[in-house]
Amino acid sequence: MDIRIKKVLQDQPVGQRVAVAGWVRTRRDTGGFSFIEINDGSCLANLQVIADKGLENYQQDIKNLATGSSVVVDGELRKSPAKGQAVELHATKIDIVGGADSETYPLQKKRHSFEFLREINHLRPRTNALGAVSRVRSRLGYAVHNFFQQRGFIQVHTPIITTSDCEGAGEMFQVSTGRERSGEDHFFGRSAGLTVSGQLQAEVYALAMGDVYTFGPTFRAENSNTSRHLAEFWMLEPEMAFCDLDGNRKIAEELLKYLLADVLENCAEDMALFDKFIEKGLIGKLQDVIAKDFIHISYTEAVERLEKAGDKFEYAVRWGADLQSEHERYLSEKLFRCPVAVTDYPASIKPFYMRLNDDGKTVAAMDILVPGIGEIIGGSQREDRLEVLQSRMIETGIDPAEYDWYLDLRRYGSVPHAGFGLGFERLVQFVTGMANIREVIPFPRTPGSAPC
RNA sequence: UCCUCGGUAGCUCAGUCGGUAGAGCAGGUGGCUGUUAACCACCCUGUCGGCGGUUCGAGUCCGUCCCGGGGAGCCA
Repeated sequence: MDIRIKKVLQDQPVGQRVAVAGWVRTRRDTGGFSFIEINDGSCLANLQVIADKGLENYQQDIKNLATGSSVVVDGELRKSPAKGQAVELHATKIDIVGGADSETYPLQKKRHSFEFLREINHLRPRTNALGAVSRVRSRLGYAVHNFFQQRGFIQVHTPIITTSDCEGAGEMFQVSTGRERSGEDHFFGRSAGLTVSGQLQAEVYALAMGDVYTFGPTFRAENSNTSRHLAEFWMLEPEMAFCDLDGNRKIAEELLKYLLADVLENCAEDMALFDKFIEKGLIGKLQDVIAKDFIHISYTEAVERLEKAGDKFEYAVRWGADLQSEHERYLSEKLFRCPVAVTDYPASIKPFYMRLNDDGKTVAAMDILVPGIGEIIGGSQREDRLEVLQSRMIETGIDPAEYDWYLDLRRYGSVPHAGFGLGFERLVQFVTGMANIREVIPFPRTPGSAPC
């Protein structure tokens, strides 16, 4: 039966009959036969097929087999006499399942720019780099579940359609059926939007199940046009009951290290491609991140370090103002050269649900900054004291009546709890070294662009 | 949304001082070779992003719009 190329190359069943199915990457003809390289997506490497001119459809079909065509190849696996591959498949039969006109097929057997590949979004997973990204992304998703399930976390499917706007998390897409635009009748009886965060609902389950996580699509209607923002992205949000900011930070560090180690071990071939062609030294950088403790400094300390840095920043550092991108980059890329957890930000620049510290000026917030990406994780210990939460809501212009269910969590059996959000695409960017976030999600949605 | 740099053949790009366009790759044909970004020869390829303006004449200068890259803001 058909087997995947990954398995053929792993097991190398020399002398046995093997059938593979995939897409032609390239064909080279010699006097008496052709070399055809087949890729089936199971791994980065192609399988080299030897197609002898004695095959019945050689002259009319095989000799003209074009890049992009789909084929089923039956044959015998043999050791390769030449360098470049250990084994090769000597075909006894090649069925051309679907042709591809080389005059119009956009992918050529040469390197294309990522910008061009974005214009043919439906064909780009057939390239080496985007295929490798897809496999690494899939593995990271699997590893996320492994990490949390091994630690007894419960996965919660928080809603995609929500009626609560998690304050400070950006603009919401409105959800409506066409009919509602004219009248007052909302399908849900009130206005609804696509979720900007599953956090508030995750808190509901954390205060019943203990440790939970939610992992799903998230939507931001911001007009952001950068290499690290999407209108639709995937976010991982753990939420832990009986947990403070220190516990939160430790889980975040443990998670990142676990995910990096998992991918280095299980996607070695793809990671080697990124290391060679996308970001030189990537693997060494990730191994360093795994080996060293993350730096932890408070926001106040960070401001002091930045003031002493003597570097000229475009925007001045000032206690009470949010850190600029250039400041964050300085901390993780120049000063410490590793992931940095910055905690205890001024309350005035953070949302209402973050726990107010004893100084009354700062909140138990945490951002983890990573070289090359910036903020990859944002989280906090949550305000678990009813009265403090209520007054923080009023201060920041949130109507407590709208969040009565959220306040109930503090009225009945409130406990210290904490959590964070990890931008999944930013993680994939960090792991693969891909410069633009549009290359690490299969179908990127950005302002003015959602082709398929 | 703002700043900035771009848009020329299917792809990657060159195009001088304003004088109606060129290379490599891809594609086609033939040859050759256990090839592997195969090689050699020949052939084909254009709304110079759109619209308007200046000029005898615009790929080139000006205006404007669209699209893309980089940076900023917002954040994950």
